[in-house]
Amino acid sequence: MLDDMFLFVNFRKIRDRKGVNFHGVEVIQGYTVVKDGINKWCIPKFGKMRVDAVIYVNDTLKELLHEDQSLRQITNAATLPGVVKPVIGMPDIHEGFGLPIGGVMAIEEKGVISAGAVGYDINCGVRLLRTNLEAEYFNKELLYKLIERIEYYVPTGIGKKGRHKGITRLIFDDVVHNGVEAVIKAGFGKKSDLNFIEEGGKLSGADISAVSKEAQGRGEEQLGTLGGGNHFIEIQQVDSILDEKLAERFGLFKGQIAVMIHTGSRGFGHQIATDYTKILWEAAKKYGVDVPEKGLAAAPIDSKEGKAYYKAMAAAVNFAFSNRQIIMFDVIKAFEDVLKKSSESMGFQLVYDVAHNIAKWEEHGGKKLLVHRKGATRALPAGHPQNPSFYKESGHPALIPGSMGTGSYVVVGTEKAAETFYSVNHGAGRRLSRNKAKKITKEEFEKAMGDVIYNVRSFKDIVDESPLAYKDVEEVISVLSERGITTPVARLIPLAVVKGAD
DNA sequence: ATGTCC
Repeated sequence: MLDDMFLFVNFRKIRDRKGVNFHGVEVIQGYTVVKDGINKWCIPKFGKMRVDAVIYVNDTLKELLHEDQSLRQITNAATLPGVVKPVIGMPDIHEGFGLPIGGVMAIEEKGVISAGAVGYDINCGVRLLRTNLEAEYFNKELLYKLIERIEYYVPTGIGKKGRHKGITRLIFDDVVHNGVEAVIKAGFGKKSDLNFIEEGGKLSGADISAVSKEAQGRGEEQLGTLGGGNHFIEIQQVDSILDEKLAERFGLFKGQIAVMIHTGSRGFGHQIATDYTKILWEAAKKYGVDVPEKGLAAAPIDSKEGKAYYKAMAAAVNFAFSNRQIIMFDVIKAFEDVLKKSSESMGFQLVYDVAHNIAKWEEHGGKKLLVHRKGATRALPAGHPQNPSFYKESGHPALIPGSMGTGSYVVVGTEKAAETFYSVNHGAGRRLSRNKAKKITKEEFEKAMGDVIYNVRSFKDIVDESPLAYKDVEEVISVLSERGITTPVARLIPLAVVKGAD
């Protein structure tokens, strides 16, 4: 179908010469973009592009593409060796380093691997916990107590070290090689939690010998810390159930208290990404890979440098899953302290944990592909063999957080998601760059936050995380659901949020 | 995102 686009574009040129406007073709940032059905637009390959690029947007979100360089970035990615069609931009797409945030790039075995196409925060991701607690009993006083206690247990903000650094230093090697199982053995959570984490909490192939001493030093002491920026711990209320059957399977009900944790691999992954962007940039020259911009620095998957990046990336992936596991343990402890109830009696249960910055080997259309997802979440449909056993029949929950003042969603991928390599968006997506967002006033910020409680003392530390700096999450969610790629299951709204500002 | 420029 996408191959037909060439004919279509040529046809359009002919029509244009005759002065006839053709609905469904636009020029954005110098790229000809052709409509390809509901909420899907295609940039047919041209020049050095090996494959088409596609973006999933509605008319409103499409307008935002005029404001950044994300189309240049997905078309650049489409020039890399081994890339499989199409390179994809999700509805929350915005400019990043190399590949845009909201980008999916699948590469065949003889192609290249790119650190910039995974991102600086390797295995940044989201974890959702459910409870049997009813939100109606959570007044402001209680919520303040809870976020205060959560902050007591979970260090937040840039450069913070973990409260458990004594233990984590000792198990660090085990953690990077074996993932969450290692932290569970050390007492953080229960064995069955592994059934509710993407990849069972462990991406195989990790090797600490591929990680610089500098990265190791930063990582050892940072397990169990939240970080800053868009990372958060949120006490949420299930606001609406959008699919009864799936919600029941996921243990979600209207009015329920849930907790969402959004964080990644901290300084550990950041250092690995920094190290390997440099290494892969040099390697690209050595192997003659034509890399269009430094952020897409890439080397053959098979090369020494490519293999080393995968080993180091997997180490950071395992670190981040484990980081969220320890934070979950500490959050539950905070609830136990404040509510004076046991975790069991509050019904705490991990719903799922998804990565949204990762490269993984997967099978698509009978081919083994290295799927780079950067600000994109895997969403396997019902019946897909890669689902964890508990969610085999339903498809696993894909978690999509909104901004700090707005709703978050639980969705499931459908069979139609095969066209995105079973990927969906990862959030609302930035609308304003951090610099532009600094211009938001305190009044505007507070109005946008409404009744949501938050921990931050200094407005200027958090202003760039304002809901106003993000796209409308409802709009973003509707793009893929209207196309039939996702089934929305539940909408959650924030009651109180812990952010990582000092 | 990030010991936000060794």
